[in-house]
Amino acid sequence: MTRKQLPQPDRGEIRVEAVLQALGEPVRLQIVRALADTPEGIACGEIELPVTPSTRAHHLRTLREAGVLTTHTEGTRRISSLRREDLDALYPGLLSGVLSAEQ
Amino acid sequence: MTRKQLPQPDRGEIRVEAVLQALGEPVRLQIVRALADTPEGIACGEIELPVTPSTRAHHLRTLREAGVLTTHTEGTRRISSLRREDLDALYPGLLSGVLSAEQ
DNA sequence: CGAGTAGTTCGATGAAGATCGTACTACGAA
DNA sequence: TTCGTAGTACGATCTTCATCGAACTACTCG
Repeated sequence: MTRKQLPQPDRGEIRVEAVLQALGEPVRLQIVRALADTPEGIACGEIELPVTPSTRAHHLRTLREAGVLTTHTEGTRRISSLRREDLDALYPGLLSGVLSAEQ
Repeated sequence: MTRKQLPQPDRGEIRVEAVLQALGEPVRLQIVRALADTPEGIACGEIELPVTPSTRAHHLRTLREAGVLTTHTEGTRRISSLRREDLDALYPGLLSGVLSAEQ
């Protein structure tokens, strides 16, 4: 069982435009909501989404490159979780404000 | 001197995806930052932007339709201001979080 | 090793949207 | 009512990006 962290921006490299653009897409917002409910992280495939696996991978990459989530491998699975600490430090209130919206 | 409010969504009609998508565009974020500095509102043309007037009008319309700002006419000018109260009520912390990002 | 599973990458496609120039509207001032 | 100004609407163009299927990688288990 190998464990590896996928490449992601450092906290200082996160740009607010990228974060907002990442969050502004319905499928990606759905992913973020799912991750917010499971702080321990979740395997990508376990989130129910109305898109194919390849599109799902695309959205997860977008979120990771924007700095919204972090992903590490656990065997063949990839576990993702919100970078809540980083986001709260950079943009206090943003994430909680977004999540407070009734979907 | 005539005064008229331009059409905009009610507070209940504002969708968080639209708000995030509107804020995720660099020029529009620049507009929002400028408006945040002048709570009394500002004429569109007075914001310095790297785009032509027609593109500026497009972005202002996008922000207004997303519910981010409100615009009323004063003679030939159009004064825009942030819908801070509505946004804070719907998504507490979102706006302040976004604005806290050092540009 | 071979088979199976989780997930990605690549290339193509179609839709959305940022941008611009031009023509237009609305208002105020002379 | 004519002129100038602020700003919009429209149509075209070009870019970005969400989506998919197919081929590929990486890992586990027998």
